[in-house]
Amino acid sequence: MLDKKMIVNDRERIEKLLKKRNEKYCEVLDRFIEIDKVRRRNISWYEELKADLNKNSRLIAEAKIKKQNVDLLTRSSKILSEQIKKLEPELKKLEEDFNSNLLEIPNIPHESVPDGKDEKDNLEIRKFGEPKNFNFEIKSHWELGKELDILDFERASKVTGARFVFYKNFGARLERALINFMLDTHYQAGYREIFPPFVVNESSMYGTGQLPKFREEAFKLENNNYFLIPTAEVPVTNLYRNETLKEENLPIKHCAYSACFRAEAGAAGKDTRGLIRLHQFNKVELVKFCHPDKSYEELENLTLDAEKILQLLNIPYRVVKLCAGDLGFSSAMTYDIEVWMPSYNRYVEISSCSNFEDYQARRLKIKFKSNLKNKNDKSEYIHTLNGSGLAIGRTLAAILENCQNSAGKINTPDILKKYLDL
RNA sequence: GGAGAGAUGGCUGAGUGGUUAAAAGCGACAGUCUCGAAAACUGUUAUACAUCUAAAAAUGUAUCGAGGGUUCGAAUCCCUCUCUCUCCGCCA
Repeated sequence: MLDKKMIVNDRERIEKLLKKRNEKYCEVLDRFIEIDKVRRRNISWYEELKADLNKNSRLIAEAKIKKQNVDLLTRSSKILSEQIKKLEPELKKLEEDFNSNLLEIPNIPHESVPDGKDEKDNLEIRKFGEPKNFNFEIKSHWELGKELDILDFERASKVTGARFVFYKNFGARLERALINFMLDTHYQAGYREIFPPFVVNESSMYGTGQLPKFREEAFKLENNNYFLIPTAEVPVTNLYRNETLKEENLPIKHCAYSACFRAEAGAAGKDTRGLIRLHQFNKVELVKFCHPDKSYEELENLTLDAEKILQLLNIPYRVVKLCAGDLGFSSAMTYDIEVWMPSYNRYVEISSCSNFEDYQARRLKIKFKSNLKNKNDKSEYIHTLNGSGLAIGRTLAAILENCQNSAGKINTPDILKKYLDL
């Protein structure tokens, strides 16, 4: 959520930057300004009436003490009160429109974000390793998974449905090894580990922006207002919702493993095979809360921390900077880490590292100040960042494919051996 | 799942229909004193929105867990919901 005052006062700049994302946001912006005008006018009327009513009530109180007659005052108050009640639903509706409109305005891209429409315009920043030349016919990870009896999609669709998987034997152990390896690595880099609930309430989903826009992508529990989390970002970022943090504790860095659940009904037909697009997958997430002056520096570090995993596994990848058109709704700047996937013969997204600046924080009401007990000290919104560090399933797929040998077996990366040796 | 108790400012905690944004205490901040500190004393001490401003100030409105209702007027009365605590049951 953007600062409403900034939108009104600095409209031209905002419009120009939003246009970089998509022309359609001009309309959204126009509508917002229009609603805001009407809204303010109504607030003024309402508050004037309220002020009169409050004054009358005070007069009645005084008159009663003096034992004077209050009929006249009561009558005029009654009229005021009726007028106010008439105005209330109108104002409420306006306020709702205003807020939902505000939520439809995406974050403004950072000035360094390249122009562009979609992923084709993303900017390659750096590369690690080179795609390996195999001197034999390579297999996809789902073929390897079946042959080695470590991934079972058929039975998963019997037991649950399409786009679920059973990891078995070495596959299950490798998945678990990767989770531990990533958490350990990030812990050493100073991330404090969180094991969050995998189920959150509606407010949390609004807080990080999954609602209201992306309702159809979430799994909702039937017997109450809880949702399965689509990413650990949701519970971990909401950890500090409605809180003011101490400046000296910044940056707060968390890493968290969670299972992630995504309905993504619209994505049917895309990446239908293998581990790339499932309704349930595992992920280790990195989340940072930091001082506004430091957030871009922290974004660089966060991306490097995520990259380190692939470096240690020695799997080729590249980092791209998303162009304005491909940028996520709440993000001001995003680096995607894309891992080399031999069966696709291209790079596949495995992590998305974003700086949301104060866009999430404003919605979540997360602020900071230097001294929590000093009331003269003004609080400010913090900046939030997050990135996958990494998606486990896709990492496992990348290992299977990049580390396969001519015998159809897997040469497990050395760094994982201590997690797999009994 | 059953029974009960509760939710008030940074914290503790008063307040059961009327000048109550809310007593008191603690804390924090500023000042006096001091070479400095402590103590003591004095003062200050929420947020959001709107109006008006270049800005501040000022004024108004809202906020006592959330949402509705009664009333001229609600922290206070009524209803619904959420959460916390205690006891019991059930579990991992």
